[in-house]
Amino acid sequence: MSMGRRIAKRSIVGTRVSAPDKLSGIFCTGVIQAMTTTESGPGRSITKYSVRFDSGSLPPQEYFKHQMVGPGFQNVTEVGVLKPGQVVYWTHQGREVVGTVVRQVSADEVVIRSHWNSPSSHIETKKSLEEIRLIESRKSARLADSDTVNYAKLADSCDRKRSSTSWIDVPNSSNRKRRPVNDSCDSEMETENSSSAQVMDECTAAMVLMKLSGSPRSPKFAYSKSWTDGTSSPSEGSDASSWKSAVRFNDFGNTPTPSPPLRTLSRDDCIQSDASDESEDERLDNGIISIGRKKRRVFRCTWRGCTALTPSRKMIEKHIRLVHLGPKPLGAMDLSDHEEDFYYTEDEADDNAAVDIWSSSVPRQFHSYQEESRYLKNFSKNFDPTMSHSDMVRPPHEDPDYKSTTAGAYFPHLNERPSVIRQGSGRTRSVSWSESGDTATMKSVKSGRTSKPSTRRVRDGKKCRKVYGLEHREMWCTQCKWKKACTRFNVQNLQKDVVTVTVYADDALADIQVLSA
DNA sequence: CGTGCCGGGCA
DNA sequence: TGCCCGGCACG
Ligand SMILES: [Zn+2]
Repeated sequence: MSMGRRIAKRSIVGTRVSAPDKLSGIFCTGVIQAMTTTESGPGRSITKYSVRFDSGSLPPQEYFKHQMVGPGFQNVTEVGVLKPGQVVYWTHQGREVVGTVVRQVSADEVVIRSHWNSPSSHIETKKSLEEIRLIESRKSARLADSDTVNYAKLADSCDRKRSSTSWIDVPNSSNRKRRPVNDSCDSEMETENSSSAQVMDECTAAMVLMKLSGSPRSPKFAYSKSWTDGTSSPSEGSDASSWKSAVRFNDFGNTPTPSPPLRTLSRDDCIQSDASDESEDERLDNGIISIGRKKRRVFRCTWRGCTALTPSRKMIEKHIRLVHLGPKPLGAMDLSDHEEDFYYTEDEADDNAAVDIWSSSVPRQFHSYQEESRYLKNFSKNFDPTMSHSDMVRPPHEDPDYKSTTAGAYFPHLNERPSVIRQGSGRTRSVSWSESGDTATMKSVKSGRTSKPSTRRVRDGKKCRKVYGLEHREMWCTQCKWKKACTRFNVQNLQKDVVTVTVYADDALADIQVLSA
């Protein structure tokens, strides 16, 4: 928890790569644990890399660099062939998604089925190899965080230290570094690497399936043509068995894109009782999705920057509750403030129009710290612009960031990562900083036969730089200042640190005014 | 072209 | 370890 997300400067040894299992041909992730070079003639030598797979069931094997996929090695396109069952990653809505290859349809396209988090959700999409990664990106691992941590594995994969030779071969060419850069030794306990653990299982599982059957074709997923344009999405609604997953899942579900849970609303078109919502939720929870062409109601979250769009009222409320507002006190369980009602609107749209609808009504909300500052300034001249609640609340995320900052006045008491600060009702208005959904980024992948040409999107995930602006560099988190991965506005924080503060309340004024820049 | 941030490099 | 920055992938 005490942070320390290290930025290791490593050599080739320790690099995360994905190499094909000799038998199945399925790429599995692992770490380069050694490399050996042997003379192969006059002045020529060949280097082989020993890869230790994440999956314990696979013995380490040696590969040439052109056989592996990873930073400095091949990229997926170069490999060109992905076997069915191959676990792949790609970015959707700014987040990394995991899936498996169903089949390859052309030289550079494969049909993949996203896993999201429930194996039962079968959403198939066609993706070009260019968008696919075989290694979870470190960045995404953080973004797509999951809770369980496999310490054993972490420990296991963290030992680099052995390097047979001294010459560090700066790998291959064309391959950009950025991509799947993954640091197996991110040791930093805590959530960091969990997903890879889970992935390892999927990987081996996939191989087992391959070996046994031959083709992992699941006959029971609803294949939707309207979704083959690459915009896949998770199935919404989660039945929060645990809070964590609920939040996370929900977050995933936030999509400005015609979110997947689009099914035929036979009766919902006319009925709008909670009862129908009920069943909707259930169907969706089961991952059963069918797509239709009709008019349908959608509920859009109007929370600042959030792009969530759900097919049912219940879901949107759940979303708002979980993602933005935070849990309500147990006592007030059912009969509550219905505060959620303030943060969503109801619309009607047909499947394809979903996007447009969404984009056409992005709530009048602030998209940056500065923006809001400005707004508040006008709103009430009495407020010191930089003292808007936003200023106050947002920064204190993260860790010891604010210690030395000139802005020491920023709610120092909030420095210990305010989780969820709920406050009573009264005539106050809540504002919070959950960035959750707005990392939305939609990309109309080629082959867009279904997608509408012009679709506006909501800027990608804002980080300190964007949020505070260059002029307020002092407020950035240290990592941002150093041009490193932002630690303040990463999903973990965003999800967990939903800070809520009261503003506009008379009594709050006092508090706010005390602090001046 | 702005952003986010990896990899390097330098105290 | 901080701290800075070139440079690049993406949007
Ligand atoms: Zn930051």
